[in-house]
Amino acid sequence: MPDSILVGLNAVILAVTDETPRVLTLAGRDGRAGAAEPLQAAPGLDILPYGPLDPEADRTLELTLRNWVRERTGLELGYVEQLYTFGDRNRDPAGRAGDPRVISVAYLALVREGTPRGTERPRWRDCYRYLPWEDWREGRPELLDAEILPALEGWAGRAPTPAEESERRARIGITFGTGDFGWDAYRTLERYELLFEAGLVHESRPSDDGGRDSGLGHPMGLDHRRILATALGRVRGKLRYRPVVFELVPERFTLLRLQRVVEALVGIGLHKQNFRRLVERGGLVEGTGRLDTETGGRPAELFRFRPEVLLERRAPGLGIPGG
Amino acid sequence: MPDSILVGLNAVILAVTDETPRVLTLAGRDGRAGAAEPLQAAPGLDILPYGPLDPEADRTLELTLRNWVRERTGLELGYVEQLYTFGDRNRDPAGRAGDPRVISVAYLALVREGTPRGTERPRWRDCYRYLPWEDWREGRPELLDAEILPALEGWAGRAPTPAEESERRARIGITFGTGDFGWDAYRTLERYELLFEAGLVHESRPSDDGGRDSGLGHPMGLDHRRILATALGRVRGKLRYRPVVFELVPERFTLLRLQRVVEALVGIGLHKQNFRRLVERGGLVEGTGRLDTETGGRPAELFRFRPEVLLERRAPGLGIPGG
DNA sequence: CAGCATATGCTCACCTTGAGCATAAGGAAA
DNA sequence: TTTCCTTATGCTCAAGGTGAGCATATGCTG
Repeated sequence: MPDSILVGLNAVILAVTDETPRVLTLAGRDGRAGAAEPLQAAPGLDILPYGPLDPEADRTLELTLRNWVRERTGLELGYVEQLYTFGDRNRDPAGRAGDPRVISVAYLALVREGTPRGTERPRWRDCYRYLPWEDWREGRPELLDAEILPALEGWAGRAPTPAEESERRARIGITFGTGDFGWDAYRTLERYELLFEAGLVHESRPSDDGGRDSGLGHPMGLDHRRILATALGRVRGKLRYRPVVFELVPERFTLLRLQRVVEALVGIGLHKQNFRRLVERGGLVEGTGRLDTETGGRPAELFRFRPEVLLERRAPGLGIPGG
Repeated sequence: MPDSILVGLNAVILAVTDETPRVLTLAGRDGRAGAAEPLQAAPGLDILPYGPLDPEADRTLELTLRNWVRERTGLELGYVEQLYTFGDRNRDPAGRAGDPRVISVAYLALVREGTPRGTERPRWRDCYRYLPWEDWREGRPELLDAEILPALEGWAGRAPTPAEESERRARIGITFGTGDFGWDAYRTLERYELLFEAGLVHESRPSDDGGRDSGLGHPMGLDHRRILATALGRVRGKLRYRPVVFELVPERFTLLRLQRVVEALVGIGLHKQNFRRLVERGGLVEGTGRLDTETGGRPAELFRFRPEVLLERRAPGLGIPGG
């Protein structure tokens, strides 16, 4: 029965404003919404933009995505890359046996933040609203020691066998950085999946009947929080070896602003002088001679991206700690 | 018309024997083959294993893949990761207007080579049969200066505008390493796509009526050579930061053998002593005390993979040149 | 003018990487 | 037995990258 498979596209659209990484969400609907939303999100939960694939329409998947994002939100996407295809059964925690199989090809998109329009209440949300343990800019989040690690420790202790118990502890150590090595910003998905398995997020607690505050972080509909975690990990990794930050800042920017954008996404603070050295000596930017006097201190020079770097260097990214 | 979309899985199954990277191919069929092979490969062209997605069957896409690969080839897959989802129209160079839209979720799998069975003539093929310009182990392939670069230069010269002409030249420089920086082993896909655009591979020459030797390298059916190029690039990248080589070698191996496997995949020769230093000091392997006397020279110690490294180091891969 | 805030320049220790020299230990040839 | 060839293995060194911090510059505010 090939017709019981639905194919659609998901977009994780990221922007950074006010030193906060933001993702574009829609308000989940309350009733079945037909082909445009085949999986049913629990009422009131945020979801990622989703669109069906019209086999007759656009030539490529990416064009399809750009088109319906433009139509439904008014946003013109800049950088777009395919993220992952989610096609397992049980993607909807609230789903039932007869539900159709839904294959979602998820894309990551980076934009300069603008005001979205549309009837589905699109809005920019702080990414860390959904994944609060990922933000280490102010140091280790309290949530970790206060809630996450104790709860995970309990989960490890409930393992059926001693072997599995120590395996769980090892996984906790790697993904949450409690072992010899520290926090690895790129293991976003592994962390979410661990919390999911341990039943610490709303999506993996079927007993939760919609209470928004149960579980860690703010939930999303369907498996969209998993998709978001995948996307965040991907950008974090991508920043290292491709100059994608520049998709997120205006044409002219100060180096500190650029740094703040990177920090917002990676979730850790960076050494200012070294960041400057990296980005300047790496030929990623060039000064414009103009100054920004809004800094509050000594005026900062405004820089712009130097696209020629793409022709000169092999992997022109920002060597961010942990790589 | 959702039922005019077909969803299937493709597997790029890689192994290394005799210092040659190999991919498992099937012989393309001559007639329409129904759901099991919705896209029609040109007769006689090799194709990658393809299986439909049964929405009722396995819980996850990856399990589906493992199962039908086992059933159809007798191979038990080890390491598996999702590669990319190919869903554009015109995936079949020989396709026609009314063809259904086929979405293929492609997976990369690594195995220790075994003998495949099955009715579809599965066989291991040298990856460089299809992408001969990717093998730099014996130095720069002659094919490059003899055929590829002159042909690409011609293509650049035929650009409609001077701007596009210089853009083409820049792309050639980056992907084929003719510029200031050298060969970048990871740009496998970019190179294939450039050759495709330039009409230098069989798949992008509709006029070719099946002559096997027209175009560069050996063709594959549908867009499977593009999928293979994607896979090769992915393994090459993955080797850098994950210990996936060990999926391809027997439990005990000499360091030279390990190096040869890496070299086969990455397509370049490595400095022996440095490779040893990397792999030993990185804690990736441990000596077993046993010796291999088949070396032809001084016997080499047999090593084994040290899985604990996964708990100790952050990104335990092999820092291969170009990263 | 003092004090504050941010920008920007520079140094230094440490580590990694690329490359090569030198020695070890087998087998085969003389 | 000795020599030579082959591969294994150990070690060194220069060059460049990275993490961290000190010092100075330059605006604004009181």
